[in-house]
Amino acid sequence: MSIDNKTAMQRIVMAVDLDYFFAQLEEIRRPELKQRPVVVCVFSGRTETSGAVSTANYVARRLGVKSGIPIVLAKKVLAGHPESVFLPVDHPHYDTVSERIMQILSSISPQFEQVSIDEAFLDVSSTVRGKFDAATEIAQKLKAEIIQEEKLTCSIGIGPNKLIAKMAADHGKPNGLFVVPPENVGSFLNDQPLSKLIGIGTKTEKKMEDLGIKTIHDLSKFDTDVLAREFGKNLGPHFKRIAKGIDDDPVITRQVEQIGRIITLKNDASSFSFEDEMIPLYLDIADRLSAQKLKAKVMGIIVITSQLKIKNRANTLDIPTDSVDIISKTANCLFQQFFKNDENLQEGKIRRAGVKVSGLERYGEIDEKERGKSEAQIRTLTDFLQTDGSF
DNA sequence: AACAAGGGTTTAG
DNA sequence: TCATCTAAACCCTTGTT
Repeated sequence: MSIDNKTAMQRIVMAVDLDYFFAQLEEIRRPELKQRPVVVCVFSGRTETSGAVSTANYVARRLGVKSGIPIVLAKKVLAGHPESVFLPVDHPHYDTVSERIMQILSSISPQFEQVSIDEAFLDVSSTVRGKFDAATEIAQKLKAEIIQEEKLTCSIGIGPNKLIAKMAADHGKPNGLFVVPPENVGSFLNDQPLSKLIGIGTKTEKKMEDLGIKTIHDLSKFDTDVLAREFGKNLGPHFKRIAKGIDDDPVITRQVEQIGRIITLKNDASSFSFEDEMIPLYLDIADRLSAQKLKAKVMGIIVITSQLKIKNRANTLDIPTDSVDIISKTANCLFQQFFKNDENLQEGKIRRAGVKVSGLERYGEIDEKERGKSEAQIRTLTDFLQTDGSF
């Protein structure tokens, strides 16, 4: 009997999540806010209070303020707390600090994946040679370093894959460090409600409940075919796998696939009367494309009705572009078409509008699809020359 | 049958 | 008038090759 010395090392993934990031940054700017409810808001500019809550500190959260609720509602909830502060988002500042922290994180392991402005995964398997204790030590040092450098607390989860690491980080929030070694995955999952599984939101949870799936354990035992029928051939089986704690998704630096901007219009529109309001969006998208050395092949518009129904219209260009001129002409054309022939207008007016580009290509790099197309074109030409082309 | 494009849904932070 | 903004993954339908 030979010992298999090629046995894969135990994968160890770390999820790092900065606690109530925007609100914590505001607390650092003004430490006297720490004891008071802090609500960071996206004001739409329509009225004094229209808009939504981006993030709130835990003082405000304990009183019932949650991400995404209307600002007006948050004000009602905090009516009895005149010491509350409502601040507008300051993205440039948040971006700057985020960048510095991501720098620290990416120095821990080359296998680094930034998921959002305040979240990242690290695969430390080889760094710690599969030892969870060593990974835990790294996490402790990391937390200390982030406090040292930026005065910020974060929550770290450690697990055998991204899913478990992320759920562990959530579990320890705020200022947590929670470790789930492989042998504890089962009990860790079974102790939690279905809604804590990453990727299962309110709609999916409700649908599962209707199917009689009430716990993560129920889901892990449920008929795969029924899941595939109800949630799709990929998503259904995926849900079952994550309920068992199985997740092979690698920690990889992802590349940007779409760039978009959307705004709330000054007034609801029933015709394309907001061309001027779109100009800054076009400029911004063009800027962001060229800053990342990207060109886009697909140009799209997004329209949100006064009933908050989302509509998309898009078309594909012959040649990828980063030109403001082409972006604005194409988008304006799509808006015109939308208002011209869409009976959707009967559903109501337009509240918000935006632009989105995708089908992104880096300069000098031939996209796989394009390469395929060129080859097909060459073959066609060759065939032509060999048959009809010869005489 | 395989693939592209367009449009919708859900999730997450 | 309660209701932001960005981005990804997936699903479905329709039309081409």
